[in-house]
Amino acid sequence: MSIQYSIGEFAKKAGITIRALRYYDEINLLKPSYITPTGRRFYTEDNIMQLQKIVSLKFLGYPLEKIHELIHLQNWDLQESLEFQRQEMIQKREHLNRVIRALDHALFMMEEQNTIDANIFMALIHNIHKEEEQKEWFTNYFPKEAVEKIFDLPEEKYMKLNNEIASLFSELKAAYGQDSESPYVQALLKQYFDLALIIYPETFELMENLENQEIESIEDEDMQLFPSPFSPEEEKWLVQALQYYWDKRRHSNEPS
Amino acid sequence: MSIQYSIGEFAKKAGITIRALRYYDEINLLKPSYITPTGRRFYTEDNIMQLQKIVSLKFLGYPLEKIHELIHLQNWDLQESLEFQRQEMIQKREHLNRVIRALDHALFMMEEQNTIDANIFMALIHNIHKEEEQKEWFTNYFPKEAVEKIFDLPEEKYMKLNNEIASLFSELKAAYGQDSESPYVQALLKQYFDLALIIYPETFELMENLENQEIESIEDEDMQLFPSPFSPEEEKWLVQALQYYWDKRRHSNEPS
DNA sequence: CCTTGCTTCTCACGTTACGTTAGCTTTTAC
DNA sequence: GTAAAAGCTAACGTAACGTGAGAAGCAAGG
Repeated sequence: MSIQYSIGEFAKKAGITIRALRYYDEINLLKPSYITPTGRRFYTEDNIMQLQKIVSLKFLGYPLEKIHELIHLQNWDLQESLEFQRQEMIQKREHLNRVIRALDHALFMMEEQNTIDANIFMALIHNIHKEEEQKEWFTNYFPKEAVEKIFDLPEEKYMKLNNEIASLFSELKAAYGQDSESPYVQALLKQYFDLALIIYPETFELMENLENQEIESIEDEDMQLFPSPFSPEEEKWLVQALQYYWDKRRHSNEPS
Repeated sequence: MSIQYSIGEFAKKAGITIRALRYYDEINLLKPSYITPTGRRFYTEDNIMQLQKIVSLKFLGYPLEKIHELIHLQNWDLQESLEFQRQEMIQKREHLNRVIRALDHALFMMEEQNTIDANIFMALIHNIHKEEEQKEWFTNYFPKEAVEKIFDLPEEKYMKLNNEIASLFSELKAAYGQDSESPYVQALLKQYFDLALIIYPETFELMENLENQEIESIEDEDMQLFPSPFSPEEEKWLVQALQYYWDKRRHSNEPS
């Protein structure tokens, strides 16, 4: 009595491909109501309702196998299932949020400085990628409030800061090979610390504190957490420059 | 000179699986610096930098093939690529937002009424799923401002409304078989229109307007857009009840 | 030198939800 | 009756690895 649809008609009506329907048939998710002796599939109104469920549950992010269970096994705890699914989807969304934020940062940087060093770019992305772990790692060495202060900057400031640091790093990389004690290099370092001071005024105290722990903590297993945008040689050179900057500062501060 | 890592060490250091490294080798994305005559892979610091890039770009959502291009082909238009990627990710996020919203609605409904009719549940999900198309479809028959008014309700109200309608539908389904002109059924219909009136006071004018077009528009091809939570028989019964409600209303309104 | 145990190697199939031919048969339209 | 349209099965392709299976390399101890 009820209307029969060929697979093509049914597919069009349902807004789904023929292949998908055949696949659902194959995995016993949605069997056509009637099959001719020659193997043609015919669908009825009932099938529309069934497909409706399938499509809806698919929209909610369930895999087909789960959908099969949900439809065929009754007395499933729908509420629990939905809550679980919600959590999953929210996690995914949070991941996407971080990805988009990383992209925003990168694009912001590209607008400000139209040239960009690949290594610095990657380090920037990595920082956002591993932000959570980084935050935790930081709290091993810095007081919690300091960490909060840095990471909870308003987004725009954070981006600008990142950008300025990236810019400085670029200049430092370009200056590699120069005398590490040259005024230019030292001025760059000063700029770096000036930035740090704006964000966290007690930077120097922290640094000195850190220096005492450094020797033992450097052996930490996965020290890969902090990918430096500098090559090993550049880093060596940087350490020299830093050392000099450090000594000079101490001199001028305590000229006793 | 530089340190060599076996694949196991390297994997641990990089926070990636051995299988992934072998796969990257296979697709020429990341070749180990050195391979022993017996086939063992050894990685160096250089490889760490390369892997860094790969992982970062993967985080940004690029497929490995694209990453291969981005790394090996130089002079890629990074900015354009990033902007494109950003759009993609934002789209994905918007999809997730709709999914989560649908889940929220469903969960809200489950809390309010602890029992739930599967068909109504599916119809609800479907509505959110196809919200965009539905909105467009609506504007074919209703004035734009009316549509806006309904769809741009504050989220909470929208949810409550959906919930009340679902609840009413449940009761109507349960009443199927009763005389369609019974006071109870008619009262349910009245409740339904009362809800509509709150949202859009000119509901009745719209309906009458619609009735004139109905006959020609009902032949629209994919009328599956609006999945009814009612079975064909139930719908037939509903139409009867509606007709009666309609007539009665007209009588009492124009008792001339 | 042999054994034990750990690491690594190369296939090769499994995963998800279909898309996409290829080659053939059935149905529909004229 | 014939041609075009629609349907069929079978089978491979996709993305990024996970997961064995079975063999081989490698360091240490006896």
